[in-house]
Amino acid sequence: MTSTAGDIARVLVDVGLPHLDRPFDYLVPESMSAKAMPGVRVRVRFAGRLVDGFVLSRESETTHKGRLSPLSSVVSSEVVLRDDVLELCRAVAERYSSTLADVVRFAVPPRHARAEAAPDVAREGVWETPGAGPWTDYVGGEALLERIADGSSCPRAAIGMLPTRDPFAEILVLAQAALASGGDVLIVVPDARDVARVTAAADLALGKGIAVALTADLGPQRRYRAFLDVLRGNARVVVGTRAAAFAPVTHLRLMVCWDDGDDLYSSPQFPYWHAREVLALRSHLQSVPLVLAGYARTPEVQVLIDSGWAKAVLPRRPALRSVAPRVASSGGDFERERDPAATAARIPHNAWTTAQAALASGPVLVQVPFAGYARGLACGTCRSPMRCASCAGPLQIPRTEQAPMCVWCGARASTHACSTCGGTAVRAQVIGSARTVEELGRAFPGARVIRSDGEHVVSSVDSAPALVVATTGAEPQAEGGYAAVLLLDARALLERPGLRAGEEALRRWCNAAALARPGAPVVVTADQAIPAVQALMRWDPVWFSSRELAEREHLGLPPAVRMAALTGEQAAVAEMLSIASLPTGTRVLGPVPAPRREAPDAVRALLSITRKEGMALARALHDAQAIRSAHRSPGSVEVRVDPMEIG
DNA sequence: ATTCGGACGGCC
DNA sequence: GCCGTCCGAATT
Repeated sequence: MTSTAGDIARVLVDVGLPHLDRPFDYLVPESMSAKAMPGVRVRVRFAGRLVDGFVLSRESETTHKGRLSPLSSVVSSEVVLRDDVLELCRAVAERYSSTLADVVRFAVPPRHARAEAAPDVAREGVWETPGAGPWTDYVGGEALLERIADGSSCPRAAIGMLPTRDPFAEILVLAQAALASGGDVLIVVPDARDVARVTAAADLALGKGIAVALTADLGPQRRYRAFLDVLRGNARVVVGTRAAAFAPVTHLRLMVCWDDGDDLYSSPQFPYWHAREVLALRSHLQSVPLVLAGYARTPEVQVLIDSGWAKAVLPRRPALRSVAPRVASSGGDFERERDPAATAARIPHNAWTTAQAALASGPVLVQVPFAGYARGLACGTCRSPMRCASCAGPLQIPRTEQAPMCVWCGARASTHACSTCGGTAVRAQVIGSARTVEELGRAFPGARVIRSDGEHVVSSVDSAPALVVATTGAEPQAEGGYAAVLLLDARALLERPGLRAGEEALRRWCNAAALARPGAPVVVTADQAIPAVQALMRWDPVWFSSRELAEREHLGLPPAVRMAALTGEQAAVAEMLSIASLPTGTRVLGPVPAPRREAPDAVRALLSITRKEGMALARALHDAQAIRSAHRSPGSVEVRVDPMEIG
């Protein structure tokens, strides 16, 4: 029996109440003393009922004046909450105005006893420091590889990947450098399909079975088993979806986030953390190299570059010129009348001829936006989204009103002139792509048509000619690359309401166009005067993200500022705002009636402040929640830091 | 005198 | 959140 472990355990109790966001002390019965070590899961009595918790530390004294209860039981002696992960969870909780317990739930999956009993399978290998290989084609690529290999510095890079090549094979060269230096690697990707792609690529590049997949959709037993493999150091390369950002990788020496603009990185449950932000915090706290890689660049990554926190790694011009797809736009004018077949498909003439020619040599990817309807308002003349004159928020016509009203600040826009063309007409933004998809078959008689969407996602197709119709994000890989890519209804993607429409459109187009063969034709059905279209045509996502961030700075919008949304009953939100000691400089928009889907009587206020003061704002809101919760104030207010869509 | 309920404080 | 306790009001 180690006498250094005191007979008191400081326990993180699994209660999500803001005013109980602190550890509680329990007596450790002699019989549990050996097992109740820091990081293990325990059960304790709290407020009269049994709840889960984690031992944070062992103490010999308590500051609590009352009587201590004993631990009820130690669930398992497995140390599932490691110190470094705990530290990360604390930082995430603080960043998102959450309690520690609410974050730890994501970091430690539910226990599965049988998985715990299964024997360990260690994944071992010996790796040599790789040659620079593909990284000679990137400015800063070789330097990044060297810094990862040397194992003592902490590079942070935002990589604009070369299209039409194999991005995961290239990233795995970086992984190999980390492995060779004795470190372990964490790769986070948007979905399970990407996890499968990366683990398959890792089998080839690093050895079969080296990579361990860590995703929620494995089911409880296999998920917990994979978690234990990571925890026990049996995994040198961990590949997972968003929650893997918390994975307790043993000797973590490299973290990679692929395509951070994908909204799957945003947790749908409170506190709505984003995997990129979790990884960035982790890199910062624990000095672990971080690579943010993709084709497009988000404004959030642009902030990291501009602040000097991360360094840009971009294709050398000759390399880019030799592989980039040739992008043509088919602008505002649809040349339908010229061609009956194209008319039937409602696709522009040049898209049709491009596809027709390419079908002779291989598969053609046809990307269509998700079918559905968007409810924003657009200019009736030039179709650009309408924005509020005072705060740049999106406009809508509420059910009870006649005139358009700002969704953010509530200002009424009775006389509105479009900021782009000066037009005064208003139209609803409507997206409807299903019909286009149906009619494609008629435009290309005899062609093999493969669909990949929602329920039926096809992961890859062979190199034989076929029309591959895919919704954005569901594009299959094509063996040898696509002979051509059509980006249909591109305008519809751009006209979606909300801040991120342009950025999101460019990201989706780049991801589809990157699947083409080197130099293959790509046709985008949108006007080339539109910045996102220009960025695609020149394959210059950096120009676009800089421009986008500059605009957000100008308008005072995220990620140039930190924002938090408060949603709830009118009285509750009002109380919140009156209790909270908001840091000076906080800008308050609203409260105004909350967007649909919230409760009908709910209101929303948007708070913004400089990024530097973001933590202070989050803390102030957490404290205000604690006061409301302790006072048992009526109603509830949801605090959401970095709201995804504020429109 | 006895029972019920709702408000409130504490939760180790 | 939930439990327990304490108080006042309603019930016998």
